[in-house]
Amino acid sequence: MVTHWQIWKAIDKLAELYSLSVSGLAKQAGLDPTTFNKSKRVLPSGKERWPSMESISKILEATQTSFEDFTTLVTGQAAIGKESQGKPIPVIGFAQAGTGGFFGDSGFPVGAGWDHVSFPDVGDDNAYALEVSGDSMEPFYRAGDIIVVSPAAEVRRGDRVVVKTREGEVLAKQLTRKTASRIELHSWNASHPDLVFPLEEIDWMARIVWASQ
Amino acid sequence: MVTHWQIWKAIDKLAELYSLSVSGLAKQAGLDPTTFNKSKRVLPSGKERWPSMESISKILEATQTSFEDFTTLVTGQAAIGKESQGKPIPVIGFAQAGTGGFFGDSGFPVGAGWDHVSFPDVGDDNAYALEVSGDSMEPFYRAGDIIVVSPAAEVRRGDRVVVKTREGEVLAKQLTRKTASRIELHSWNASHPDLVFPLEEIDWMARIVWASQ
DNA sequence: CTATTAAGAGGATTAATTTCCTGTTATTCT
DNA sequence: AGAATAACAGGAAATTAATCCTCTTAATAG
Repeated sequence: MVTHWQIWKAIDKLAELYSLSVSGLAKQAGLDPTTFNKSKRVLPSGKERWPSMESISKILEATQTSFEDFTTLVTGQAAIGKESQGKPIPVIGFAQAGTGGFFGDSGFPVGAGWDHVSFPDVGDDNAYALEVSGDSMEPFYRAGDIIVVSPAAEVRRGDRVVVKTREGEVLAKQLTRKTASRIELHSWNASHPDLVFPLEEIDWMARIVWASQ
Repeated sequence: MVTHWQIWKAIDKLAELYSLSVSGLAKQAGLDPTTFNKSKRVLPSGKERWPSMESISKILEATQTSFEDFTTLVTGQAAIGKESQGKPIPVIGFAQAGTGGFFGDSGFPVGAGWDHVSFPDVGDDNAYALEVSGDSMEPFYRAGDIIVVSPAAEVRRGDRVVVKTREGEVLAKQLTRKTASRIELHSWNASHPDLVFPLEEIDWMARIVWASQ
């Protein structure tokens, strides 16, 4: 929760941190100097006036302040959650991914054989990358493309997903439908048919979150 | 720093956390159900619309979410948006990119108006990101997707590119052919025709190197 | 001390966000 | 399968935030 005064006090504190008045801060942010006037924070009617997120964005940009640091000013305490660092995530080729020993039962990367590439945190410690080979995923993904997969991301219809079958195949397709008993996958490539699998034939399915082009 | 789409994604995430749609979240917060419609996040003019801090306050109140937790949703999004490895790169909406003043003569981002997000080094100090709106780039890119563009990357046939015309239009297409006098671009969407431009009608063309999914 | 500039009060105007509204599509319930 | 309800697109109207403006007070420079 956040109150009207907490936001305005945070703006005041931000100005102070940079040795500015609030009209100076507004000017530096490209806003009118009177935008943050104290006299405009509560209207004659008693209604509290709240700045827009755009104005907040502009003052953070002008002072090179992160949103977490602004939160510290708002709440007066350190923002929770450490700043995630970009970290190495495992990468392997699609051609290898289907063979044994690279994925645990729930679709997380295990074992040796994985290379690592650096990628910013996608909010999932188990994220990994796959390198595309062959033409079965054209025109979306072509040989040499890297896709980043997040097992933790929620999967919905229309999403592009990686699916591992019980037979050991690893596929990238678009999920067109998921019912209680089966999934339907659209192949982007007319040379390859659309697929339907009963859920019991699927080991796991995970959403693709980034792709190189 | 905080970007337009980070705020909107955080609102989407908050709804998801409470098993709500964004119209359900708005209603629960005492706002109009259409307040957070995706169709209202970018205006027809290309202007990005930002919610007020009052609306943010109301949704946090309605879900008993702290401002720190909201900050985690804002910053703990997909890799883009984290201050991590790699450097901040400029990001702007496609809808705005075509209007004046955002690109220099050679296709490098210039001027005010750009937000910044962090992305691993793509080997190009002038790399930037564009946020997709509308449906003209489907099925490859959908509204809300982020694409990362590298002016320094070599462009070859078959690559996905961003092109700026002399008329001021910014397009993402696939380069099918480049001759000494013209380029041919394939539209992935049958509702939009393939295009041919004489080179003199093109300000610049740059390769897309990453895309969120 | 005086002149100049910055800050800020507060009203009017403009621009932006939210609400209201109609309609279509999707989802849920029976 | 059909009915009811929710979600959401998107335009118009209402409300709210920012800008423009005039003026007074405070701070700074000379």
